[in-house]
Amino acid sequence: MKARLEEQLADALATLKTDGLVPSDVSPQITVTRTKDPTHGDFATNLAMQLAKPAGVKPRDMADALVAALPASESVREVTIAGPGFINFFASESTLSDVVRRVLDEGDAFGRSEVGKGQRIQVEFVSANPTGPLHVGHGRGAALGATIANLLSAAGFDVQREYYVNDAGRQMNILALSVWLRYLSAGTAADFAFPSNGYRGDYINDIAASLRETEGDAFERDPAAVFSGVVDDEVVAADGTTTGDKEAHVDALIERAQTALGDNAWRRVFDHGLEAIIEDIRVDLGEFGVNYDEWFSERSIASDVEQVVERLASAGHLYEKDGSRWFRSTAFGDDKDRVVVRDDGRTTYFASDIAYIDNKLARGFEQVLYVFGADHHGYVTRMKAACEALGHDPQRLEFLLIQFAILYRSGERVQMSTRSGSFVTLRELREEVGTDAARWFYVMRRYQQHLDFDLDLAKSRSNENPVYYVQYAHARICSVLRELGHRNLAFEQDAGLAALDQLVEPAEAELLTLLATWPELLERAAIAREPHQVTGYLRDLANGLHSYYNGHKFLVDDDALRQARLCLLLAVRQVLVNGLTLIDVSTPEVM
RNA sequence: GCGCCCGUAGCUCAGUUGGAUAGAGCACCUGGCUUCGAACCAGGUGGUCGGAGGUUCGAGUCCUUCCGGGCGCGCCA
Repeated sequence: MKARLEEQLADALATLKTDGLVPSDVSPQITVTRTKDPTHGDFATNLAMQLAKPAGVKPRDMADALVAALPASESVREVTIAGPGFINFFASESTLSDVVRRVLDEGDAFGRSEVGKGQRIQVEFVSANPTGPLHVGHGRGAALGATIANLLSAAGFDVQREYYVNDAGRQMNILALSVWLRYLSAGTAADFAFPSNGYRGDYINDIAASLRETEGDAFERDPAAVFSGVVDDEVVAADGTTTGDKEAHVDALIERAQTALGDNAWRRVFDHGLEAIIEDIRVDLGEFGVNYDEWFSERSIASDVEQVVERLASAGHLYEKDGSRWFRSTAFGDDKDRVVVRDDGRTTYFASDIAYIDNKLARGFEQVLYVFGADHHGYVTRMKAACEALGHDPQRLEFLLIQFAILYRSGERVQMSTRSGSFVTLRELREEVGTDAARWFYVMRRYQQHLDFDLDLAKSRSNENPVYYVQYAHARICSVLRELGHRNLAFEQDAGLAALDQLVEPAEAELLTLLATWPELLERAAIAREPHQVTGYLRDLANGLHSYYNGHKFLVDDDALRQARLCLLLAVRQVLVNGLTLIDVSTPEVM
């Protein structure tokens, strides 16, 4: 409809040009938008206002001329000129109600489109270090990433969902050490101080226990030998002074552990810890409705890092300073250059990132989305710089910086401290408020906006909770259909579709317009990567339904009217389902 | 100091490439269930869109600047 109006306006404009009313070199953007106010019709354009100045004519006169040049159309009931020079289009009733037929025909596919043209796009999200369970901060990235992937898929993109597993590096060594030390203490009740920089959560004990189950006491070593002579751990005295070095302490212990166990055994401890945590994360996310096509291992591209570094070197983007090799990212707008190879020859984390970028693009993704926490925004420039230096178009990388979620309970901010061990895990959140509410709340705000997550509100089974409000609309429709059966009445879709012209109430017109808007909204939300537009829309649609419900009977005596209204209800229910499915919120028939 | 994000009703937030009278939820006030589910609906109170300039037919939206808040500015991961 919109596109048709735009074509007709383009024709009208061409006519005015040949008539000499509009200079031929003027070619404004012709846009037709939906109106907010029903008194302005269904669609509007500002074309006359754009043309008025170059043509030297008053906007309203220009509008008159445009309207006169428009062809008659069956789908348009009336065209008016309003305000400073808007042209308003009123859709004919049959055009409005026709959407019901489309919704029922297309079903689950209603709203899906092909604007993505099958373009291959990767969405990488969460990618939390596998050193412990996910916490509530990861939850927002998970919900947003999953929903954005769903939106893109619905908009016709070929989407791949990926989790980047940081299974290399010092943090993983600390994890392996932590597991092994718990394993030791569990086996021998050996008395030694657990390093202050180790991972202390209960889950480490569980992993250690399962390690003992599968490996027996094969990894037992004498703790005294491991600890003897290592740098002292950090100790904070009562007066606040500190002694020792927790970083050096834990690094020394890692070396001792590797020596004591030997490479093979160390590797098995390491992998046991890694796999246990990855599995935990996988299950956790799965229960949250978040699934991946690929769990991509950082280790798997370790051997590519050197090659990528050499490529940068031969392209002239590297230089040596202080024994290290630097990437000249300032040449691409970064505010400082970045080290890629340390003076001891080891590559940096950033070097791995570059190899990963190259790997992604080599896999054929035309567009690559990184869903990052807002604290990562500093990486954006250097990542794009590296992308460009490798000879790729940096526009193919896209970074969504997700602002933090702050939990509130009883009006008080919930403190999340990893150190104190009192942080809230995603699993605990799901158990407390339920998956539906968690998914909804995480995506209901723009991702650029901090999220105040009110635990009490998310939990409440009351009118204050927006999740229930929308689900209730769905359940209500189901309830009407059940009642239909109780009264021994039948639903006849063809009869209803034939009687759609009976839907003339304002509440019905509003619902019809909302239904017709869904495909446009879905497309916009996908292109903008903004799931919150969907929750906002669903709220409006539910509101339209509730309002309709309170004002009108559906199971009326008039057969044609009853069938028509039931068709409308089914169409509304279908779109509620389509929308809620995108954000992975359930659609209960009874509540 | 530099960079990114944010600032809209008492609170939490929408506001579609710049459009018509700035919207919604919560809170507060009023009204609506003998008839398909009141987890609902209808109406009302409430705004210098952080401040000041600028761009234009038109600015919450774009530009400049200032103020306020969050985050980041490692050869860490």
